[in-house]
Amino acid sequence: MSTSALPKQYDPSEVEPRWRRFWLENGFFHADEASPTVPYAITLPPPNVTGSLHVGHSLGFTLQDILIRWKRMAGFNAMWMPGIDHASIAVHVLLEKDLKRRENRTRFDLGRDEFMRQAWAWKERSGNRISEQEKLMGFSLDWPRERFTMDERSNRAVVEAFVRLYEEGLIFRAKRMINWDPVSETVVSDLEVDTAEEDGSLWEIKYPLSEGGGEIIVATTRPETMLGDTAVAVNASDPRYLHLHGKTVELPLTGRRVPIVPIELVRDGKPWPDPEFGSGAVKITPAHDPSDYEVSQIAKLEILQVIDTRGRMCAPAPAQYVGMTVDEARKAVVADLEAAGALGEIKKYKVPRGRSQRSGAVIEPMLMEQWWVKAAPLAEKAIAAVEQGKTKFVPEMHTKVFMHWMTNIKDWCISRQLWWGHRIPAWHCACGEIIVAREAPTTCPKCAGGALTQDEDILDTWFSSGLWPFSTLGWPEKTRELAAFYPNNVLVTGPDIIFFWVARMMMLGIHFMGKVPFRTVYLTSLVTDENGDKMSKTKGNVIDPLDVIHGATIDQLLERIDIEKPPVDLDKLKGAVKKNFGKGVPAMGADALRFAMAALNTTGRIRLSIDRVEKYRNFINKLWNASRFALMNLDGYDPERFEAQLSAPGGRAALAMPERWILSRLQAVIGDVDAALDSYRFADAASAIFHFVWDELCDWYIEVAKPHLYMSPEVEQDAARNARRHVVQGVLATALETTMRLMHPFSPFVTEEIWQKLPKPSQLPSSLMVTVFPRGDASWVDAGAEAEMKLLQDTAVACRMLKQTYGVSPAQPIAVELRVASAAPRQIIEKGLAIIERAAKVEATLAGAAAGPAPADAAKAVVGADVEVVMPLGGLIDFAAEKTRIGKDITKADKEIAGLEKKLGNADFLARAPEDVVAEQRARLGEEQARRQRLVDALATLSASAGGAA
RNA sequence: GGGCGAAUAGCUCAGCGGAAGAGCGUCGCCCUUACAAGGCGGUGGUCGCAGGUUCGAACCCUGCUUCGCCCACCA
Repeated sequence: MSTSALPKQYDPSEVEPRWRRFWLENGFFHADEASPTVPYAITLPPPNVTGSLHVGHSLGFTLQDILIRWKRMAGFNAMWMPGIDHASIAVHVLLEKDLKRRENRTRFDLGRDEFMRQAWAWKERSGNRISEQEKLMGFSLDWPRERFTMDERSNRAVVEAFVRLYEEGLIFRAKRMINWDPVSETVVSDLEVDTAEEDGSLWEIKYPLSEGGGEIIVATTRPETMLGDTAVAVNASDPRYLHLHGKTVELPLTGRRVPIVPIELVRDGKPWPDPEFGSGAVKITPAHDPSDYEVSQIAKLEILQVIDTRGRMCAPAPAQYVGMTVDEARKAVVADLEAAGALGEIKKYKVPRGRSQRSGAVIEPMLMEQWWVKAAPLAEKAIAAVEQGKTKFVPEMHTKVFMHWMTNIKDWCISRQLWWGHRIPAWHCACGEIIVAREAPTTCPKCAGGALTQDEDILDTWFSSGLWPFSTLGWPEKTRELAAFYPNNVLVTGPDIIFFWVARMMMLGIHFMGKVPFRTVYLTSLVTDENGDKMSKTKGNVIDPLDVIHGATIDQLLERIDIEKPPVDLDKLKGAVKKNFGKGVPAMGADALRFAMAALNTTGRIRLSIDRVEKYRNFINKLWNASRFALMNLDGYDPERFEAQLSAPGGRAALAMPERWILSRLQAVIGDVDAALDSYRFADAASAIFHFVWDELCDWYIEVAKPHLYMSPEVEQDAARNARRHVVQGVLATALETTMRLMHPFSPFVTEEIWQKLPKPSQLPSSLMVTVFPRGDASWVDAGAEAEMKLLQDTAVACRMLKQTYGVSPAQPIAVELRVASAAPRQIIEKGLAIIERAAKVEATLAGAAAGPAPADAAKAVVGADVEVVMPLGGLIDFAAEKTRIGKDITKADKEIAGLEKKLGNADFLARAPEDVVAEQRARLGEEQARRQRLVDALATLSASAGGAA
């Protein structure tokens, strides 16, 4: 091996593909369900087949891979279940938009069979792309198990679940008010509707009384629905309308006569109809308004549907409006009302308007027969499970959100009038009978007729998703996979799908499996752009994980816009992209992106920017170079010999302080990482590694080790120095090797690459990913070594500071005198003199115990309570500046001392605070006073000669 | 209208009862043979406001202000 061939800069594009291939070829990602080891299972939230992976996926998936790789290394039978979701409505929207744009046709022009053919073709292309991206990120998914929500086995599970729920009375058909998407022409569930306030108007319409003698005024935000009015409601206690109860009005434009009905409801603690609002009279359109429908049920009103499934007016609306869109009809109705003198005041008004999350279409409330899941009994068990702690949410605050929704759950409308999805296993007979069955029936059990047609509708995508944690493991068969991997240990997903998905898995999992689907639900942060705005292709602020990995020039980013042609102003979008990514995206590699994801995943949201990922790219490079340095200096190192040396009696104690120090720090970081991962504090784990590697291993240990590692003819002939060199080599190699194992779950590629190159005992596995995760060993913790090292570091820093302050070039050695009062620290400094000299580039002498006063023309700094750094400067010294600097330090010490004295002078504090706290404060006061005294002395020597000089 | 969360250095965020921290930025000095994707040093904060609890509060409690997010069929 030629270590000098290692490049100065880490090149992920060269390294990553090699290890990706190696891991896959060796089947390291695959878990055997028959393994006797303890299982640890996670099911990947299956990405929608519509897209490619976005940065939100990279976050959630990275965290899962960290857990899986960690547990795998810790000896668990770790299984990570991959899969893809068919995403029925999303696919419809995508394909139908494309069809419209390219051929100006609808799915109905194409026909069900042809549409399905195209959808499957799309699935093949897109599904593969997603898997490729997952592999690119290094995700250790159990590929042979990969599933699709519409594959053979999933279909079977869906049919089985549907039939059982139907037989148990938990699935039923009912005519209820639903949300209709007139663009996609399907019902959508409440969750798929986004309500937002939009600008609109409040129109007053005058309805003349049939008997003459006046009119009643109603207010509405949707005048066109008056064509379907079947009543006017007034509050039963409203004295203004008592005389009109049971009377009728002539409904303008329609020639119909509708009753005035008294009614009295309470909504949100307010009477309804509210006499205070408008005229206090409400027009009632039962077929197109949920609230009006409720009234119609109470008052037994006629229901007239005047809007059809394409969002156009239909009979029994008067012929002149039939065929108009809702918007057209609104204009026409308003104009006609005005012409008829039936229009009152018009006010600007904020109207809450529901839109389909997927298609963006304005939702029409409609009365239709659909398939429903009776949710309450299922929710009850899920609530109990969470209350009993069988599943817990992390962060914990999400529990409330989940529980609130669950306790107020409404029945779940599961039928969709789409094609791409699971066809409902129900058959309709001409006699009206409905047969729900696992296999297509041939005759009707009621009338014996054979004219059966399968229900045209498909199921809500989330129905199959709700079965996913067990359908992927072979359910309804009783498989070994289910026995081993159900329940999963954790579900990691975004908080945006708690209701859509987590809730449904909980309900269906408990119902069918008798056990919760996962022990823990970990909800990730939300990834936004650096301004906190949601990333969106039409805003030009999207960071594509592939670009982060491979890099992309600004031209490539702009070119992509031309190819994709989003439905917005292209020039504006390009401007935004140029503004956001003017310099393009440098290639960071998957490891940097992964590490960034873990490190930035604090609560709330991640404001992601290229710069932030860059910081971790730099970190990966730092790690690479530290390893490169080690490899350049590990010649002659024998891992077996080192291990024997360490395990020999007294072997550890024989280590020098810096070696004991770094191994102690290594122990600390192992403990921190393990504890952090255990409680899903990914950012803490990443930060512990980051600081250990950079601030301790690289900045200090490697620097301290250098003189012992460099080979020279003298070292070669000096047995003691040779032995020392070998020990330092061993400690450095061990620290690095352990760090690779510790960091592997976060950044698998670079750690594998380095680990493979490091010299290590020969009987280890062929890949880092199947070695053992570092285990904490408290016996390595060495508080003494840590304290010693700290003193040396602080002293070196003080020397650097003085040099810097006086403009001494960092490279120029300068003499300093270290004055140490007490014996213990004096010994430490004495032993560590060479370390200080090297770290600060000074020539240090330790002043004798009986040294006289420090020279006046010297800069001085006090380290802690014990060490004074004196740097003679001769004519260079700036007395005034020096006095100011030391004066500032004294002020600081004074403040500190005053605070401590006040505290310690407080009888209550002495009486009530714990003893160790009091002792600690006392010790601090002592130190601070000693320190102050040294500062004052230093200032005094300056003052002695400063008078004339300044 | 309800619920949840957040407010700490110029920016992004940790810390959540006993000495105010990190990264980025900024200002300096260094191409020191692992790394300029680097090294070194400095600057920078009455921890949103007002009360309370406590020997002690950035941290716990109450109220307020300002921002987020989620839920909700009011004409």
